[in-house]
Amino acid sequence: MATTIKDIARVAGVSPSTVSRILSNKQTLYSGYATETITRVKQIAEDLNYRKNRSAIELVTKTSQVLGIILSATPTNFAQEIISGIQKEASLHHMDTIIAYAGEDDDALQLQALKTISERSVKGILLLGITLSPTNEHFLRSADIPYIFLSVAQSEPDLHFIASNDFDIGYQATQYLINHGHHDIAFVGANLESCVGHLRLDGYRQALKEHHITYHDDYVIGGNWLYVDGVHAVNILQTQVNLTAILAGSDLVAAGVMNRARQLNRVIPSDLSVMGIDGTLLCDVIYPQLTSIKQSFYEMGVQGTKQIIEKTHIESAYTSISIKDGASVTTH
Amino acid sequence: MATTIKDIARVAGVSPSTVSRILSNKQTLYSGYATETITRVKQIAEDLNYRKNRSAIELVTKTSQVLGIILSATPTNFAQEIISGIQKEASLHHMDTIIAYAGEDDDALQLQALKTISERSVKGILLLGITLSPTNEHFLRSADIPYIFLSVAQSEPDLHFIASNDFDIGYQATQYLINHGHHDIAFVGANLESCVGHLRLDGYRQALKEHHITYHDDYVIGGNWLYVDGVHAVNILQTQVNLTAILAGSDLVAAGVMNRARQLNRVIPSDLSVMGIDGTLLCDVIYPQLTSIKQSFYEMGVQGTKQIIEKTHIESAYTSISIKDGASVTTH
DNA sequence: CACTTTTATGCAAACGTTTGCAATAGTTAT
DNA sequence: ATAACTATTGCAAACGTTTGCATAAAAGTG
Repeated sequence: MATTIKDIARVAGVSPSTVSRILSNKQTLYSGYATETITRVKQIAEDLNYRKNRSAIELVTKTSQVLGIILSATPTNFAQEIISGIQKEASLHHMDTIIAYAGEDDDALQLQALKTISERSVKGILLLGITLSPTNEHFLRSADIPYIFLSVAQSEPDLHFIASNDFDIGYQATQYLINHGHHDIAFVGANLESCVGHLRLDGYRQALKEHHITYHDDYVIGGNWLYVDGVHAVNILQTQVNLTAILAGSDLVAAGVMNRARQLNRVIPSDLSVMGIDGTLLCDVIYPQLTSIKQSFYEMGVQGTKQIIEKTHIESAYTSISIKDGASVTTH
Repeated sequence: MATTIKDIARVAGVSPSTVSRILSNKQTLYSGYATETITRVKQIAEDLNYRKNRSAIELVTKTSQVLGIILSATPTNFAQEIISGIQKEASLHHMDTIIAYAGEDDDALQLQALKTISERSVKGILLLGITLSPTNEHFLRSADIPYIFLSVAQSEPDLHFIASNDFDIGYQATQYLINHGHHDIAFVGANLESCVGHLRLDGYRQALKEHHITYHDDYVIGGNWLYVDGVHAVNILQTQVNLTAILAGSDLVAAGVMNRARQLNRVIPSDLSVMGIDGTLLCDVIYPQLTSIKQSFYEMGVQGTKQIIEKTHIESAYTSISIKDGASVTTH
């Protein structure tokens, strides 16, 4: 029913190949087509409401202008930033993106997403905030499509990634608090079963160690990066009278900490300093503004996309982190 | 290079059609294939690492399992909720989604996105928070693909949408504030050039009118739904000594209002009541918790997707709104 | 004028599937 | 034993493009 290249050819009185070449601006061996033909064909194409059939094109050319993105089911605010970066870079190269959602830790859903993406002839796959199960890891490798992980570092050396150095994040945040005179610092809300959480905790411990502060088990309370985890942590930490600062696993956790602390009549930052991680927009929106370790999410998207598109050797890299100053930390 | 159905056929010693039918679980006229054949073919497919070629399938079947989503460039927090709804419903029907970003008010980008989507044989198009220019509107219609607008109502009767009733939002929010004893109520941060902003303003005015409160031009300050618009509005409204409540165009605006008001030593809600619109997660995260008009974003996504997939007659609908209670409004 | 070169276009194969229609070989019923 | 099924499989066309090669006409060149 829809107009095809042949329809145009018939109306214009030329061959399909002519139409094809004109419509995709391809010059033939010597020069090109007669300008008259070109304008006529283009005009007819427009009149007939012609739309390219991407499936046909992809079938014959065996390539596509599509990037696959695989996301963990819950698209957090920072995933959004990464996607923005991807989009920006992709559109620069006239590429489309297709997005598939994998569950948080659901192998079957992960595989589903991988299949979905790999069945379309995508130019590459960007995996956001995901760690694959061994089986799925194997599936990804055998698909023979360039891929890169974003935002979470991978341990296998051939699984390249662009992410922040999470050890550094924990280390620098803690260092910052110590430099502001804090000594009793809690670390809360991170998912300690995850690689990311583990690394950040390691960084935290290292910073303490370098300043000869004894690590205190009671000061570490796990969670899952959520608002409620911050609330929960404060509830538990109520009894810790010496505590002067809390390092939250994410900005969201920090918000929970701040609100719960306020309910308990603690003033921030004079009674309690709070520091977040991520440096999302949330920092500016809550009160007092949150001091946080800012990650370069947008940059991760851009860099990852670049690596895929430019087909240079794909390799792992850490993006920079920086301190985003707010008003939630004070000198003690 | 990649394995095709023919490769499998050769190895298995059967015809490509057999492989095709087995791999897509299609039964033939009478019963099916021999179980032995079925298991053998499936095994070989797996061994050979076979991946379907979607382009080929879409070409021959002339349909696809793909939904197109067109987004305004800045994916706000609520767009995320809508997308979640779409994803949920889509995956229920084993459909994929492809996302294209159109600029905020950039006709060329809009067209680009429309082309991108319509060239792939998508089952339908979901347009999020977008109003098309007349030309692009025409392009969309002529593509002959089912479409539906989400989250922003359209005036043309054949452009079906699922959205909140924005007049109602303005009306009910204002009503709520009036019922809480407020009389001098500002309306700030909405984009008054947009249809949505206009409707909400109308609702606001209607509520005032019904309670015989004179509409006050100085109480309305436009913006673009952003945090800074809230800050800006409070700066201007400083001089209005009678003001006891502010209705913000969005939750983000409300956050700006609250923070700026606090800087000016106003206590919320005792000195100033603030109400938001959208009912996003932000409401729970900021302090005090924000009272807001909650929109059913997730539901919009689900409903829109359902309409497209189930191919029933597509029609416009309003989703429900409700009051999300916080602590930012007090009785005056 | 007889060539060579240039310009403008067409032919036909190929991409990897799906699917309507046949076809073959057993099996039953008459 | 013949007809009538039934179960299992294969043939070949079609989907809408792209693209290497061929061709025909026109324009230069000596």
